[in-house]
This record gives sequence, structure tokens and C-alpha cells, in this order.
Amino acid sequence: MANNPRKNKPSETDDNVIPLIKGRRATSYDVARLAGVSQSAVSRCFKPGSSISSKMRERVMKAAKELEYQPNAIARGLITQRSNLVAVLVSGRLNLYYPEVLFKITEELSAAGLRALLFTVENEEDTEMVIEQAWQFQVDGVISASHMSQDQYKILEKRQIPVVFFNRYFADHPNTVVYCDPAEQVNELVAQLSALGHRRAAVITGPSENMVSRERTIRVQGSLAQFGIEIVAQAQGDFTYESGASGLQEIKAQSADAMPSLVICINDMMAMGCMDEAQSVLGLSVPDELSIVGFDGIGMGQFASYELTTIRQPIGRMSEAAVKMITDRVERPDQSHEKRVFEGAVIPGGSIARAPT
Amino acid sequence: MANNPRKNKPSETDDNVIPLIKGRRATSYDVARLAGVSQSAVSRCFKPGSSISSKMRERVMKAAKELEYQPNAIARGLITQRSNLVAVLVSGRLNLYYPEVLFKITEELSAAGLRALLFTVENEEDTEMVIEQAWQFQVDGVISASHMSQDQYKILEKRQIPVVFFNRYFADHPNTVVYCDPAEQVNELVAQLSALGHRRAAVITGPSENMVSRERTIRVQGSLAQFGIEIVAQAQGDFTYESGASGLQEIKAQSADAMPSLVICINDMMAMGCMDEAQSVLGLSVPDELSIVGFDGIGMGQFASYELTTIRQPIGRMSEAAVKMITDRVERPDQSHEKRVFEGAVIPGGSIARAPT
DNA sequence: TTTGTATTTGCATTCGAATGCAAAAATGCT
DNA sequence: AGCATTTTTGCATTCGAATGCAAATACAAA
Repeated sequence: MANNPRKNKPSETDDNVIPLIKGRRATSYDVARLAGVSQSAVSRCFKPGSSISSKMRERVMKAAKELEYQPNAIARGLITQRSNLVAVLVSGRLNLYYPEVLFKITEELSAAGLRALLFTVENEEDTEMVIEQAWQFQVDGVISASHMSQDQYKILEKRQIPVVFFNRYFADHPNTVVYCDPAEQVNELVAQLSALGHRRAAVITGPSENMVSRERTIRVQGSLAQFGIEIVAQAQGDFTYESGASGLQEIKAQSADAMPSLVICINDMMAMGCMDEAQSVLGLSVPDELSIVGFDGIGMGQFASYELTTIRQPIGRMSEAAVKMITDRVERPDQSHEKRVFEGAVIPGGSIARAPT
Repeated sequence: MANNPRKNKPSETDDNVIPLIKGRRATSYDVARLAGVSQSAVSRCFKPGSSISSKMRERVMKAAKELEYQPNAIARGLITQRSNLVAVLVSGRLNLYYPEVLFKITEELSAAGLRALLFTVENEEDTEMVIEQAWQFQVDGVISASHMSQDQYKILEKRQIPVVFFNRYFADHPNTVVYCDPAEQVNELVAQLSALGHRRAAVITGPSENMVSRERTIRVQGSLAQFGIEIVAQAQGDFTYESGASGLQEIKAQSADAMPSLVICINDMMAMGCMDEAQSVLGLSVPDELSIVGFDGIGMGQFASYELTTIRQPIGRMSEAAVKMITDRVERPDQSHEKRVFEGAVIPGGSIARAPT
């Protein structure tokens, strides 16, 4: 039985062949055996761009289908040194901005053939742990929309794991960033507010160590000054609904003699908390007695109860950009860093009106 | 196998082995070489419960630390057939219930040493794709909080991938489930509403093919009947805010002569949409002219603008249970299925009041 | 047909950690 | 010390797919 090795079709005489154990998942060898080809051929069939004849492809695919074969991404990852996993770091805190970003990024990653390995991060130790996990799982890259210290970033850098920062960056260290700079829109919005007669404003900021908060606050302060609007009170929040509410109370305490006519909140969640506090607790009508604006443009801000005037981030485009940048850096890790800055957009809403006289 | 280049014996020839290429990540062999032990020893050091002497452990750990060695989860997964990845399927649609569940589950998985591979699913084709991806990535299990057809489930079953359903299940097929059955609380709440004088109600349901919606709707219908409250209108929504709003319009159309005094929405998002529509568009005061209740107990429902009366799911405990069940099934795939049913809790809020006379 | 070139295919090895088995070392017991 | 027993350690192999290289084939030109 001189079986031609090139055409070793599984014949009845091949009784030493283990018949695909029930339940065990098929490997490229199983497919190769069934199709009567080599394992390499099977591998090449599933690797786009490989040199393979259409006849071969057809034969292999038929066998693969029969065995429900799908290449094992784990094994593939081991040999190619590409896991196709991207760690996505978001804050788990209930700021609705994050879910929106997360879902968008996940979709974009998916479209690029990558999977999102999700990590929720609340503090520095969490980040520490996440970095180790990411290292273990050999993620191809990290998209970070949560806090990360410069030292932590340097660890990733040293390990040559590409990182894209989402709405945060280090000013004094090269890094790849997607960012939304609402400077223009802040001016635009403050101009409107000025035209509406507002002369006394308050600001509810985020945590002082937070980049986004700092940047936005500076823009807002600059713009208000430019239009001659006085900041009569300023409170610090932590981006949550509750801190928006308590922020307003603090503002009230700071401006005992006369409340400002306008509160600028550094994100939408706080703006909503602020608005609710104004109306439900302080009995101030929004916008008639108090105008409120926010930042981000989260979906919920547009609900009829809020109709928040805000500056929206182009989350869709930013997510797309972030994924594009991570794939780029995975392909060519040595290319120089890039910072993509998007503009915001003023979303007019019912939360602002002419200042009361 | 011929000459294995990775022999453990340190020899002169090994001395001029490339001394850890800058940037290349350290492997267990590198650590073994530096510590002067075998690769197996290194492996055992990082596998809890392995037989190893403290002297050896110390030596290896020192070397590991020096090289920043962390075991490669990909390689480990290949040999152990455990990826430590769990696919989490949620709907990407903006129903804020999902982010809450997702974040909770992710945290619980993390505590159990597992990572969440996130998939957003919108339709059946998505699920199809996700199942293939999960297969490729050798996930240890799937937690599904999104739609999955019985056929799709059977594929996973055949492939022996454990699945835990979150708030959905197949009645006529054995499966592992975490579920919240609000039957008791529906009765409790309807009793309250009855005592408040409500006699004419409307219901906004979810999609008819959705289990959660069907179950809740049936409970609500049964309870209302039991208390002699008439259902004067019923609209179908899709769990979104918008569909709550349009649902109320439909109810208004259906009950041209007289609006009901009560609308029961099958989830909170729709209840919020409904409430906003009632107040902002129809000019109906909530709760004075119209009482509204929801289901889920999402954080946002408690904002001052809504103060939604609702039946809350114990998401924390449910997530914990889901993760526990997935790990159990990974350990012992042949054990029988289990269905863990949690009760809800009535969250009193300002969205209900005595029925207008 | 023959020769030369381009394309396919298979072989053998590789990625990095885990593990059964046997050898070696440490420990206990008399 | 001698021997039995337990614990540690190393060796060699395994997981499943990708790939450099060489062999085999198909194709083109002479």
C-alpha cells in the first residue's frame, strides 16, 4: 500500500487515526487530516494574504466547516506575538460619559478585528493591577480613559505596550492622545451667555488633579474674564451627579448676598445634579432664575427633564481615532507620537435663558 | 525532537546566549537562567499550590522581579486550556441598565481572577459573530445579558462553553440562569397603587420577544387584574427613553375619552421617557395627574428630576452570583444546571400619588 | 520536449508555560 | 549510620497555529 504521501487521503486502512474525540475542539491538524493536506496549508487558508491555490482553499474550507474549525486565537497569539486584545480602561464610577465611550470604542475595536479587554479603574492601585494584567495577557495596546500616573505610563512605555490616552495626556512627556479641546466652543457659548445678560457666574469644577477638569476650567475662566463676567463662586466636584448638587449648595454658601445667574459645570453629570438641586431643593427655576451649562454632551443630558445646554465631544469620531491610532502604533511602534485634537460643538438647550434682572 | 536549544544546564555556550534583548519580554527560561534553575521551577513558582521549597521560591522570585517577569497568560492558556477570559455580552443600546450590570460583573470577574472580554450586541447577527469570536478566543465562559436564540445557545452548548444567562432563560431547555423575579414586589406595589385609588392603568411593555418584558408584563397584568385595576391601554416599546415617550402618546391615542391615572413601564428608561413626555409635552403633572412606575432601579431613576418609584433588581448580588456560577461551571462542566432567582425590592419614589378624582 | 521561472505545498521548528514522570535531595525513623 | 518515605527538582513533552526554507508542482517560454 504505497500511499502517496502527497495525497494521503484518509483511507479505510488508516485505522490508527484517532477519530476526533467527541467534544474536543478541532485543531488545524484535524482539518488537515480530514482534507488530506498538511497543517501548514490549513493555517495558510485562515491567514489572509497567504499563498494558496483556490483548489486547496476550497478543500480545506470544506473540511473546516465540517469540523466547525476556527483558528485558536490563543495559539495564534503565542506564535505571532499578537493577542488581538486591547485593554480598555475606564472609570467604573457612575459618570455616564464612560459607558458611551466604552461602547463606542468596543464597536470600533471590533470592526478593526480587535477585542476589548475591559478594566474598570477607580484608583491608582487599580491601575497598577491593570497594568500587570495587561502585561500578562499580552495586550496589543491600551486605551486609557481613566487616570494613570506618569510613572505607570512609563512602565507601559518600557514594556513597549502602545498606549492611547483618551481625553488626557502628559504635557511634558511624549504620548499618543485623542483629545477634545472645547476652547472655541467655550468662547462661543460664553459669548451667548454674555449676550443674554449674565454678569455673575459660578463654576463647578472636577477634581483638581484631573486634566480635563483643569483644562476646561481654565478655558471657562479665561472666557468669562474676556467677556467681563465675574466668577462669584467656585466649587469642586468629582464629576458625579451628587457632587453637582452639593456643589450648588457650596456656591450658595459662598455667595450669601446674591446668587449668580449662571452656573457652568465642568461636566454634564454635575450639571444635571446642579439643576435638580436648584429646582427641587433651592426652589430656583432653571433657566429663568438660574442658567446652567455642562460639558460632554451625554445622551441623558438631552432628556426633556434637563435639555442641557452643553458642549458635546464628538465621541464617535474620537473613538474611531483612538482605535486607528492604537492599530497604527501596533503596526509601527517606533513612529512618533501624535495628538489628535477635536473640537466640541455647542448643543443649545433649554437650560439657559436671559439673566434675571 | 532533536537538539532542544533551551536546555537548562548552564554551560559556557549558554553564557553567550543573547543576554535578554532589550525590550524583549522575559520568559520563564530567562528567569530560570538568571536564577540558575530549571524552567519548570519557575513555572511552579507562579502556579499556586505547586510543590516548591521556600529557598527555591525566593531565588526565583528575586530573578523574576529583576527581569520584571510575569507569566505569559497566552502561553499558559494554550497549555492549560484555560484562557481566564469570560465573554460578557450586553446590549450596546443606551439603556443605562446595561452599563451598571457590565461594570458590576467586570469587577466580580476581576476579583475571581478572570477578565471580561466585552462584546456589544445589537442583533442576532452580532450574536452569531460574538459566538465565533468567543470560540476563537477560547473563552472559559459566557455571561449573556443580551439576546441569544436557542439555536445559538445550542452551538455554545455543543462546544462545551459554559453560559450563564443574566435575566433571561429558555423555559424548555436546561440552562444556568441568574434571574430577578419581581412577582412579589409587583403585587406589593400594585396593592399600594390600588390603595391610592388607581382603577385605570396603562402599560408600556418591551419588545414582545423579550423574556424579561414578557414576564414582567404578565406579572403586572395578573396583579392589576387581581386588584381590580383595569388596563385601558397598552403600548409596546423597546426599553429606550424615546420609546417610553412615544409609548405614552400611543396610550393617549388609545384612551381618547379618558387617560388612565397610572402608567406602568416595564423598565426605568421608558418610565423616564414617559414621565418627561407627560410633563413636558402633554402637560400632565406627575404624580398628581399621572402616576408612573418602572422596573430595574437604575441609578438615574433616583435623580431628583424623576424620583421614580420602581422595583429594583439586586444587581450587585446578581452579578456576584453570575460570576460564581460561571466559575463553578468552568470547574465542573457536567454538573447540573441551576437557576438562581432573586427577589426585587420596591423603591418608593415621588412618581406615584393618589389617583385624581 | 526541455528548460527556466513562479507558485504551492509540506516539513520542521517556534512561541512560553505547564505537567507526568523519574531522579535527586531532604527528612524521618530505627 | 542505614533505610524508608516524603518532598523537591529537572527532563522532556505538550498545547495549536505560524512560518522560513526547501521540495514539488504548475506554468511559460523556447
